[in-house]
Amino acid sequence: MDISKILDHIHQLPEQSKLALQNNVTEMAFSKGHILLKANKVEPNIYFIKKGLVRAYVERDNEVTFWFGKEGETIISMKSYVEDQPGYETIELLEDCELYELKTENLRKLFNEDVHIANWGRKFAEKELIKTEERLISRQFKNASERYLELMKDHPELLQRVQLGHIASYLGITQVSLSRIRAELK
Amino acid sequence: MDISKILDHIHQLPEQSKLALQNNVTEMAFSKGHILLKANKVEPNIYFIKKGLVRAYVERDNEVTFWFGKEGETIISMKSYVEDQPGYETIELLEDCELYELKTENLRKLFNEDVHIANWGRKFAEKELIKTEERLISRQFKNASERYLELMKDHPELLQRVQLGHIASYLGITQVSLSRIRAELK
DNA sequence: GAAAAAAATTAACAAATGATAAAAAATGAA
DNA sequence: TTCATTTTTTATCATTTGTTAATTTTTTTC
Repeated sequence: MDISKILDHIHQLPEQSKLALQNNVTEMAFSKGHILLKANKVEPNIYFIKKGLVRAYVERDNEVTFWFGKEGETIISMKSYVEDQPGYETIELLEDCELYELKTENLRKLFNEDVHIANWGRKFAEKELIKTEERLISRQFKNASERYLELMKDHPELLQRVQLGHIASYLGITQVSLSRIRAELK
Repeated sequence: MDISKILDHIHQLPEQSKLALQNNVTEMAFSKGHILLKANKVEPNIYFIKKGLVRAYVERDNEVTFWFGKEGETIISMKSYVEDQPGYETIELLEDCELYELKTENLRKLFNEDVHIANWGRKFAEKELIKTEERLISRQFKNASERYLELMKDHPELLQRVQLGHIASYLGITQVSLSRIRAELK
């Protein structure tokens, strides 16, 4: 998905504002396995995914995956982006990726100069917020197998592209539990 | 907490922009038990809490509380605010409250006219997003008693002001489980 | 302050999920 | 293809959390 479409998909922008954003974007490619973003560092960029798949995980005793990002989605360490604080997530590429890089610093300048871009940034945060809120509520209401079925329904392609260990931790269960759930559904 | 302080606390605003917001705000009072906002309706307003305490819950077989709001916080049906869609939450007053009401429609006008207000709205969503993300991650990492201890540490006053049934459902466990956890901690 | 109602705790058992280990299946490299 | 490695499944047992019901404590109302 190319940058113009990605930007518009977040929130429709006037041509001039969109160009201002596009002019600050650099295209780059990384291969599967690359660690794009390290936990406990302030990350000075955000990325839009042109092609590929990534995951965000937090490291404790084990790795806990809490987000998958694919074509059209935005890779962002919220703590860095919002508070200039080190984030808790590491971003790993699960497939070869083509990305668009945008310096947070430049984006902030644009936020202050252009009301359309400010509202675009607002819409971005609001939409992410709704997604996160829905996941939290799904967590509160649904047991593990219901959450698995929900994921199968909403993002079936993830099950093809991601290994089950990552899916399990995304769902908040162990891989063994996920295997059991899958066996029961057969 | 008065409206000027609430607005600045979300994100510092130039005096003129702050006044523009304040001019659109109406103060009102409701008593404990009042249902401010009904699930499955598009809610045309947002509210800032001057004084009091509320909870947001979703109704299934049982009521599941997923948010508490107190002085200085914002009551908002994200689905209504962002997408003009009916929200899933009902808001109930747990104490007598004094609120500031702001019509979403007027706020949207201000977002398009004033870049400071647009960025204020952006910051609001971003901060809410970080809070929600942190709760989701806490859910993924911590078991019930760890989440209870975390709540005791971060919001001890809630345990004084809210009955344990609501706390339990906020933590994603039954009231009986919460009692058991509290007994074990003694 | 007594009675009634609501909230919180306790107990006993059921169900779901976790932990560990071993086996089977799938994937990748030579 | 074959061998080695990684991933997934299966099995067993432990732990956590849920469910139901009874009891105790606290709060509210008269």
